[in-house]
Amino acid sequence: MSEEKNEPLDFIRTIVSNDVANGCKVVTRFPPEPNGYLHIGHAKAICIDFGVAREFGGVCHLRMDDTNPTKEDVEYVDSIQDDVRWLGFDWEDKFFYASDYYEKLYEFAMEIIRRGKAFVCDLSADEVKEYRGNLTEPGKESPFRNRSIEENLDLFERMRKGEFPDGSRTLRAKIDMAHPNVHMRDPAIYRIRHAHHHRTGDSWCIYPMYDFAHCLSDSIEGITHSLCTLEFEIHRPLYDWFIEAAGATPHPRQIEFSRLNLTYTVMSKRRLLELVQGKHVNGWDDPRMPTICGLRRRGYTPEAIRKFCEILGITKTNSLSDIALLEHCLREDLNKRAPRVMAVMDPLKVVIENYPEGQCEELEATNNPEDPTQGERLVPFSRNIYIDRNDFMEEPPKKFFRLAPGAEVRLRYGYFIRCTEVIKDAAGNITELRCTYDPETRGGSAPDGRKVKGTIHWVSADHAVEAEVRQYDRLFSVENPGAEDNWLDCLNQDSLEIKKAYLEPELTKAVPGFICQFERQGYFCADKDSTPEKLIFNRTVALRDSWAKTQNKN
RNA sequence: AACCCCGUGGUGUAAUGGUAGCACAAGUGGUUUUGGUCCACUUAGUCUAGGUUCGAGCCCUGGCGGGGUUGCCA
Repeated sequence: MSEEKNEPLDFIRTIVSNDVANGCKVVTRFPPEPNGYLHIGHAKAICIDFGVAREFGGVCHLRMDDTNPTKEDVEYVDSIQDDVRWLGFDWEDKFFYASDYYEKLYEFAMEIIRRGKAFVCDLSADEVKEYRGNLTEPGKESPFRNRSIEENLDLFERMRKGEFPDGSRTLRAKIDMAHPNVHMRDPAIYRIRHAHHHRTGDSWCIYPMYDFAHCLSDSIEGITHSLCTLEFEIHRPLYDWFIEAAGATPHPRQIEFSRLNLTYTVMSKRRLLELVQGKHVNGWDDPRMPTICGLRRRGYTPEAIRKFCEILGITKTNSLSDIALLEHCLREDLNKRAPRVMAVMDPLKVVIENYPEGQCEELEATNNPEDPTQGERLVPFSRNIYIDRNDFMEEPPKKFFRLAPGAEVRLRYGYFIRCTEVIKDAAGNITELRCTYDPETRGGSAPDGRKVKGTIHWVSADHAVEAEVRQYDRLFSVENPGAEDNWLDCLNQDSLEIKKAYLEPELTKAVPGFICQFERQGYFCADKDSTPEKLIFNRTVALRDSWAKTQNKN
């Protein structure tokens, strides 16, 4: 039952809700073809398929739509299950393959032939294409269209036995060669493929087409609502035709919604594959990829992705969603849960001249100001520290609240320091800062009540651990690369910047997948290849930066 | 070109014949030991022309615009 009474329902939930009110028990399904990795567009579909089922007290099946042995592979079957599970959904024992139904589908085909609604056609693929006509002109009927039922039955059985070579014959539906919907012009039901199937091996040499196998698989599983994306809308009349022609029950209802498109990325399997094969990214789980495994490696959480899909809503409108919304959902989630630590990416050495040489103290730092239950930790402080280079300006503009000659700032959870001297090399580059600290300001507040406007992060140079940090930016430099002819030319050449960083020693303990906030910078996730000896962090998403914004305006 | 689908602020959506609302983005201010978070405020919308109606974003007709479809892929 839909729990939020006053929340408006999307059009699909409205339909399902009415059906439930009429006594319908909801069964949906997520039916990927195991020929590639899932991406965030699939996540939307998964959230809809599993979400609708759960909300209305039903179940959602996970079914591998494996009807084309030449394109599919077990490699993908596992990754698909991992990704759906990681997203937080459970199919219980309802895990199926379309190939489970090959025998039943064959029987359905025989039934359609017996009803005189299908025939074996000897036309070649090219001939079929010629006979089909085009969008404005009707097609013409195959010369084999009027074979007797007996002959069709015989031929189809012999197709199954392997008596004919690939492509020599097909089983076709007998519908209407003049139909304005070209999918209704006697579409193929079975084709001959002497190919090894990843599950059925060599037991079949004929394989059912999607339109036929999909609707009947839905019926076999008792699917009530077959939810899919808009490009299948025009297939629906054929979907309904097959169910009727085969005499299959129940008759699932197909409802279509628009796919997810995201700014600054591409979503089609073909393009994603091209990015991987062309080495424009480092594999399917490259953190810049919109694949589920890529997002996971980057540090995205299932909660953030689900929230995003929820906010998106469901419509039939073609749309291009702003990736900023996804990032908003991510930050909102991570802000609540990610512990804070300090890390310096572009180090500038600071020597605190009045701090005793060799002394070290442990300063108490809050792990997450948004969540007191995360407690505190101790951060070592010493005479030599690193700060971020862009937290210092020799000639600061107005409203620059960070460190500058003569200026005072607070070191986060540390002391107030004041810059007394700027040291440069022969080329004029700043190599080091000399500062003094106020011993009275330990922890970050002054007993005399004086305020500082700026607080900057730091690490003790004597205690810091090194790490490789991979800073990711959007993969493409244009909003809708998929719309460009030369979409690969739109790749953002600076989508990955690798840096050496200095971190609090605490981070040595970070295990792969650990997500934290580097204060004032962003959320970072320990990469799967990270080890205590060689720490690697991926930048999941940067913090919002209103200072950068005001600067860009000038 | 034929058929099908879709047009609401910049973006994603709500309003199911009765006050066009929400979120993101953008902007302004406040709070702040993260220039983060949080809070307040501002900007900005029904593709178009008719029709039905007391009343139309919603219903009808035409136009315009966008998408999908012409695999023995899914």
